[in-house]
Amino acid sequence: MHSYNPAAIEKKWQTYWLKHKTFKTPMDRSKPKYYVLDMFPYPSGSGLHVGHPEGYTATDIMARYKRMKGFNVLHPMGWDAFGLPAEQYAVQTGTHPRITTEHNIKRFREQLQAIGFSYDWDREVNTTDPTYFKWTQWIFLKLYEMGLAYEDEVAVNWCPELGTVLANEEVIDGKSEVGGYPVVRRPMRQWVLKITAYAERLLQDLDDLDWPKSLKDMQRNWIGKSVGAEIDFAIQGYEVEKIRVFTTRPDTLFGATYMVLAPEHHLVDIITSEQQRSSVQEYVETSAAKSDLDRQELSKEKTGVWTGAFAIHPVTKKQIPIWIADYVLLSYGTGAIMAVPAQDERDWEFAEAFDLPIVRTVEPEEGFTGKAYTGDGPAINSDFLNGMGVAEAKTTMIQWLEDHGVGSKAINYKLRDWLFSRQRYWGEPFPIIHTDEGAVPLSEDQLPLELPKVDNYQPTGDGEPPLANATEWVNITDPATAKPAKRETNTMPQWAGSCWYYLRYISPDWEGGPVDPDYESYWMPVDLYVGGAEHAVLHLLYARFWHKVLFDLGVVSTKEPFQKLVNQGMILGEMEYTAAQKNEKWIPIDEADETSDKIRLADEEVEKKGDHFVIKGTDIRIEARAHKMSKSRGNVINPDHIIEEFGADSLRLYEMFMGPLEQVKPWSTKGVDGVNRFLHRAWRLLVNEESGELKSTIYEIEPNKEQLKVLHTVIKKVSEDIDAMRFNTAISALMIFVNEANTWSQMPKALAQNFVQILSPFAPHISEELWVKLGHQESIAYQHWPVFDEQWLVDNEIMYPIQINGKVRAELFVSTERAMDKQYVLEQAKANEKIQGYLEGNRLVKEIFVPKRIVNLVIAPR
RNA sequence: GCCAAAGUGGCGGAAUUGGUAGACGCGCACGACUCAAAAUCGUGUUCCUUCGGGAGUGUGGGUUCGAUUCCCACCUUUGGUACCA
Repeated sequence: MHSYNPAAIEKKWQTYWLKHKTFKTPMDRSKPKYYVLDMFPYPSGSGLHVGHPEGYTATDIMARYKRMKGFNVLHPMGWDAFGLPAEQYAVQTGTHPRITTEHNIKRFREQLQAIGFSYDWDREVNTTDPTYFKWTQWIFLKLYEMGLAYEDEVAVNWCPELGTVLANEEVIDGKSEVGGYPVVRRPMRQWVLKITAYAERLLQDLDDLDWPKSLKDMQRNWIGKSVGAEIDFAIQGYEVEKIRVFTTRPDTLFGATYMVLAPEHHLVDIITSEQQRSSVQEYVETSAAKSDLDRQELSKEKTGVWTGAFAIHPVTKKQIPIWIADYVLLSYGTGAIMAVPAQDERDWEFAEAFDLPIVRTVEPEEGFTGKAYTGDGPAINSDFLNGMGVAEAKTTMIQWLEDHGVGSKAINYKLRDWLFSRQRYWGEPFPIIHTDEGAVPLSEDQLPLELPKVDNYQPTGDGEPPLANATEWVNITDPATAKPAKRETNTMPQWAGSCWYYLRYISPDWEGGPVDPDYESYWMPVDLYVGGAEHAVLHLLYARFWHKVLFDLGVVSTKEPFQKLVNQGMILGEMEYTAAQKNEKWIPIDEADETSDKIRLADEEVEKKGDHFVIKGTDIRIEARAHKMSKSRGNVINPDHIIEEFGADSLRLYEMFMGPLEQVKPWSTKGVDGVNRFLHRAWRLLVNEESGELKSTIYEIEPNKEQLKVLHTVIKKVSEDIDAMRFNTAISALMIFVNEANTWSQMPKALAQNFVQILSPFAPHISEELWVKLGHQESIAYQHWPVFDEQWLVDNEIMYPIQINGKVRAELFVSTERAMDKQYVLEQAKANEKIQGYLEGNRLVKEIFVPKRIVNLVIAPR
């Protein structure tokens, strides 16, 4: 028997591709280019999960398709290999992270090759390779030279459990994103990158990118631009000091009834009166001790203390009290606000709590019953602004402030500078030494600066990084001054290496810089970048920032790195039915709590009643949903097992057939079975299972009209669907073709070849094998993509659905020549026997004729 | 709370410049082949029905000859974000 046997053919073709370097990226630049990129993985110890191959299959189909369409394709893969898990493993076992990492990379590479991805493996990059991170360090030096990297003593997110500092983005609800450990604020000396200097460009340049709207919105929100004014308030009894506030509502200045400083604001100490000093101090201390989590939990009630000081209103010259409160953040704006309770909900709450005056300066809409009014309306109680709408009042007030030298238009961003150091071992060392004179960068020729060997990978308890233990490495002599100096012991965060890896693929061996400018100008930008939505703000914002810096340096030629971006949706585990029991009795799932037992039911134990699933034969509601795959839930699907049972082509096909790429969707191993059956049918369509040869019904004959129509329909559909990345419907079209072709008694060989060609991006192994059986010696990878011909799609008859009052009641077949003849078609429609029945006894009110689409007859009772 | 996306058979999903709702696949049922099973092939499969039809794309309205598609309100789910002045 020679039935379809993926185990036999897949290994064979994977070996063939590697041996012949089938997918080596062409070095000629005569053809149009297509750079298709995957987000490279962190090679974890648990290996690939089924989520990885989803995006990777999509890009592989694009890569294979574009090659056949005559493009030079750059389709590389690499490893984002610095990171915490390998280091934690090192802490536990003493195994050097490099060994763990290499081992994991080997496993990942084998797994990816077993799925038949067409990567150019000669371009593999590894962020932990000194020849790679030499250039990560080089870029850091450039950032330093440009004044975009600086050291600062900042209150950071310190995670005692992980022994490291985290970026704001790595803290979720006051806990670490990795592990969910508590995070506290703590001042520390840190490297910071001035991403805020690029805020405006990072915001503006989003407009021209072909990215999902939701993702652009996320980045816009993250950057958080707001336009308003900065206003200076004089302080009663002080000549020099002023309180500068930022506000988006300068039009409400007349409603400012008090001021609030952040507890950490530098003026607090200066202006606090003697009577208030002890209570202010107490408040400052308690809020400093609070972690972010505490602040959020206590956020419902506003707290604060009066400083005893007064500010002078810049227009009215009235005295208004100055408070401190932790609802004002030092890190945003100027760390001080003018409080306008009537037009700001937070200020209203605070004013209510402490009995401070409230003055409305915007007339609320009629019927407004709320407290603070943030909508538009005419200004009131506002002197020269009275009667103006919000927008006009804003510009008028800004003009007044500028004229009087007490304020000006201002823009603020939520985006903060990027905390760039980590107290870890397994990361890029900073090319920096600390001397008496301060931080001094290494010169380029001293790169790469490699990690020293250490005996202990654990951070010291007080937050000194593990590298501090490597005293021989740390203590050096400054070559410039011959004085003793110390190396920087922090390392860079994992994001560093992934900020520019897409450039290294272009010229992985180039020694003159991060990327060979000659090839950079050919390959950039990335034409298609596919990865998970979890990187929407972190990686993608950081990489864009670095790219813009490199653009300013002339290292790259495009202002944005990734022209088109697609997020693949997560793959969930299999659908699960869960019922609840309390004291051994079934209860509806929505009444279940911690004390009830959750019991998983099999498919045949449940049924759907109305909108809900219930236990079969009862009305007891259960939960029906798919969950995120996780080890603890035990619903993780291992791609190795799927390949073993069904083959890589089936895995690829199923991952694409499940649904739209961007969507979250549940896994179903039964579904893999379905696409596997399709591949068996496709095989049997062409191969005689007795002999293993091409079927005798396939030979060089002229295709008939019907066959050409079926063929060109599928070519058109598959081509258009790949272009639009609608892989699920493309596969459906291939299935329809096979179902059709199976009814033919004989098949023209040319037609069989075209089918195998358009199947090949999806299921490359079986396609290579069938290609050989069709008599070819070369790989199918560079065959020309078939061109569809519109002429074969034209029917000689057109079917018109005939509707009566919008409901289809009959079908009418009209020859193509007469199909546009409105009068004729309507006549035929009305003559239809079935339609006659409807017309009888009724009045024909209206006749709708849409060419080549539909006929609708509107009738009414006589 | 705010921003965004999405709600279609038992399940995954298809169809949107408004024109036959449910393609394709899973599951299920029946039939063929088989001693039998698996595999394979074939037929059917939105629901209700008095077999004439009727209802139907989260809910309620609206626009239209015609709405899954457009508009308004609401509900639910998912993702993001949260004292950002």
